[in-house]
Amino acid sequence: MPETTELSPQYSPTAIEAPLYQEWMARGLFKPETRRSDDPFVMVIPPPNVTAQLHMGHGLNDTVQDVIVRFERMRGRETLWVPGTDHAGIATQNVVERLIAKEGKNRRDIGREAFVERVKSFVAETGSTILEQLKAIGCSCDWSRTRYTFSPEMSRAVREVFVRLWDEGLIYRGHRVIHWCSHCLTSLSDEEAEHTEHDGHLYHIRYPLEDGSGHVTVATTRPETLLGDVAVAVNPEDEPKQKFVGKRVRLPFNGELIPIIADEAVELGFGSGFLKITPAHDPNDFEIGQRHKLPAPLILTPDAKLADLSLEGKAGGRVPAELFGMDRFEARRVMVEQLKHLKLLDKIEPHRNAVRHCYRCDTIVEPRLSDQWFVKIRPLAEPALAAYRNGEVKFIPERRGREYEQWLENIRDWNISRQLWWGHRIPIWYCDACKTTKAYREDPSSCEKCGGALRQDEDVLDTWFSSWLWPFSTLGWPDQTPDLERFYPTDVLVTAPEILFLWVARMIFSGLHFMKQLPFHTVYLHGTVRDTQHRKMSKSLGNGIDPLDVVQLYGADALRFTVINGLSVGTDIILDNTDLEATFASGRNFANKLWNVGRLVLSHAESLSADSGPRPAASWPLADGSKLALSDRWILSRLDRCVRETTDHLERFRLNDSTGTPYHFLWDDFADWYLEAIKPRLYGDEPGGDVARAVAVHCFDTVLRLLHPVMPFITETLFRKLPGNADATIVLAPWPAGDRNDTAAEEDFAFVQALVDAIRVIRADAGVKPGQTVAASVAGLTAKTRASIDAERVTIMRLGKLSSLDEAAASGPGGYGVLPAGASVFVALSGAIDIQKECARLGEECSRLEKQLSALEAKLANEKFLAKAPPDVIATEREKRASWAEKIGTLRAKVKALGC
RNA sequence: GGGCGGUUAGCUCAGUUGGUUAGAGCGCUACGUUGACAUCGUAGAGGUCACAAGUUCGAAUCUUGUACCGCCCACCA
Repeated sequence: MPETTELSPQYSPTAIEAPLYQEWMARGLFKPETRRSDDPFVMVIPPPNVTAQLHMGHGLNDTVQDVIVRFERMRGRETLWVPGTDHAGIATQNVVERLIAKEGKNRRDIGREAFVERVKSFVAETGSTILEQLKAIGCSCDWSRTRYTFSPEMSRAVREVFVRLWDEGLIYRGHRVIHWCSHCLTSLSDEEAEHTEHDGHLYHIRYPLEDGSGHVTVATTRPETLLGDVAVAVNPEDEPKQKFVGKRVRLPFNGELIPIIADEAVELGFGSGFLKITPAHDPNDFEIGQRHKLPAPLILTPDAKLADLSLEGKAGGRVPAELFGMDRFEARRVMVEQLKHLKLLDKIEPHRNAVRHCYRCDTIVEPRLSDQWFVKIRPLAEPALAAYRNGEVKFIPERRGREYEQWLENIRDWNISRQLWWGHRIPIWYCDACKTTKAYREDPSSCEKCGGALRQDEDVLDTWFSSWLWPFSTLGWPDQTPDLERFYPTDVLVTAPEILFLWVARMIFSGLHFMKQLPFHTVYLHGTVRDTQHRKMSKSLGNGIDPLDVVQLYGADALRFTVINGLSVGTDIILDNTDLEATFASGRNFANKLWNVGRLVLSHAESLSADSGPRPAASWPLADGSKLALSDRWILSRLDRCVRETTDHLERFRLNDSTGTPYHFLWDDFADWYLEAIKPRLYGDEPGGDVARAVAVHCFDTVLRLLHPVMPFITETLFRKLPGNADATIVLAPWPAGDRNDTAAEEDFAFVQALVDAIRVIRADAGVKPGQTVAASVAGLTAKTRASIDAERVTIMRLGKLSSLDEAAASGPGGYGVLPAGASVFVALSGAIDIQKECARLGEECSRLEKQLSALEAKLANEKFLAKAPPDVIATEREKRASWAEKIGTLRAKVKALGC
């Protein structure tokens, strides 16, 4: 056998994948410059955190993108998939802080500058790990355009955006209660503080009245904050309580005297009707406090310990010595005990409420009064909302669009300042001399107004304040680069639904605002990877699957196929981390099947080119129909149907169907039927081998292309073994077209299949040994069905393991099968047949059909059905009735003949 | 509290505008060393399509209700 067609008998993915990837890169196949077109297809990767290690979430996300981009590349479009990483402010800072904690230090010991340097060197060491891992699963990114959200270029874009928003009056300093993470020691945006429901308690606490006339009872979930209370409020509509308004109560523990006020924010009918007001530690209370011009004492340190602080410069003495420095939850426990002793605790009710958690460390977020930078969001959100409502941006699945819409309708200003050291420093400088505050594109040396010394804001920007610019900052903005010109806007954004608001929506804001164009027209949001208990795969649960393990064991193609094949639109993907063998069996088995089909086809492909010169163009033997056997016409028609459907599925992002369609074609139609049908021709037992080889090669070549997006490595390997393809690459091979629709051939071959199936069933039921041949007769043929049998006589004989096949009425002992179009088949089984069993089998089938038929006849006798159902439905039902009746007739005749 | 999904074979899921004998993969059973493949082949078992009512000639598919599961949003302490 010539060397070019030689494939190792054993499919071993690890041997082929890595070298192929290197070669693809060396040839620059993933660079848009490799093939220019007028309609580039562009995607930007959701940048993984720079400290990340590849997990199944990436495995899924990046495979989906690769499938899409490879599909578009094969369709002839110039493609660009921009890779990169995110500096991930909080997450990365936490990682490095943990590292230096092992050295017994914290970041303040080291100092800001040194700490930032430390993080930078950490990132320099490990930052490319994840990108290298993406190569192992075959991602066809243009690595020459790799970006990083904290590179100097990105920093310039961030500065530009900040200054522009500042100049437009869309950035302001806000004094309000924000979400504070006492572990990460920073404020968070609304989106970074996630709600979780908790079973908590509602504590009813007595506040004694100043005049000694009794007490009022407040209801709270957070007793420890009472030290920061500045009032008790009742609803003005709450008549019985109006007599308390204007009086004062004395706070337990610190004896502060606070007024009772009336405010309509107090919900009627909730709790005790008395609301304690803690302006510095509750956003509602802050607003009530503002309305009543109350102070706002802070009574918690940044790391959530009781202490006396105040932004108002007042207060002090609110936290008694015995509680000072105590953690908030410990304080709650202690204070509740104390209140019990003091007989100031009326009752504790169970109470379920939602508490916000830090999305990075899961610590319960503390509402905290502070000064932060905000982006005025409505002016940005309105156009983004309009774009959705106009249908300019589409979400898959659609319901995610409704979530997007709902979020935009209720959106609030975006807190963009973080009290971290790792991130883009806020480009605001203060002049203490002339009291100006200004945003600068370039670091200023002195105040441009008075020449005085400047002081830069200490905070850094939210990580998402750089990633929201990703679709254009990666292309060179704010410069008008050729890339920006050519590749913006991008086409499809593929990501997980978790970051719809954090990232996707904001990219739409920034794209519309700074580029005046949507950053992409389609947002594809795939599900989450979960284990068999439907828990999200995570490091902490230890239920993850390392994609690289899977690549090592079964290959990237098997991984990719399994994941994509299991990915229905809008559903999560469930994988069993305890049984990788079973989990990835579908992908591995299919790759193996493909490989072996390849071995068969390719071993004959070489003689094709030897016999017929260069491999025939797609027009042959397709144009010369006269030489095609029925099976050839059938498989070519099936193939083109498969091409059309696969294309359609990919266009509609029905990714599981896009793999399922060629899977079934390759396995069920091509391998199980066609290859078996042509073996006699392939091996020279029958004439027409050249045509069979040509058709087989054409089908195989085509299905390889259809599978290339999902299984890039194996398809490339097999593709190059096709005659004349030694130097070709499937990466840039044209996507096939499928115009043929030979319904006559499909119908005729289906009859052949039904005949073979019937014979096989009879054999299996009678327990005929696989090696033993039997004689079969068919009856009730029409000219058409007779022609079909004649056309594929050899196939039927082979697959039915027949010694003879003639047209005759049934006689003697044997098995009986009913075929479409009034035909029937009889297999003579002298002696071998168990009459009892055969009678039972036929009787069963007969009664099943009779039951169906009587239901159908009732339907056809129904006047209303005849009057209202569409004519084509009625016609179909009548055809069914005729064919079933015919089947029953032949079955009955057989039953009678057998003397059952 | 507001909004939105889901419930189909042991498991994971298809089922596109209501008309099929309700499908696939994995798993399971029986048989099989047939000129590529035992990571395979052939045959097969397995489902009252969550439950109830309704619309319709006809419902897994549409409507309403119930139960359970899940997602998004949320300043009733």
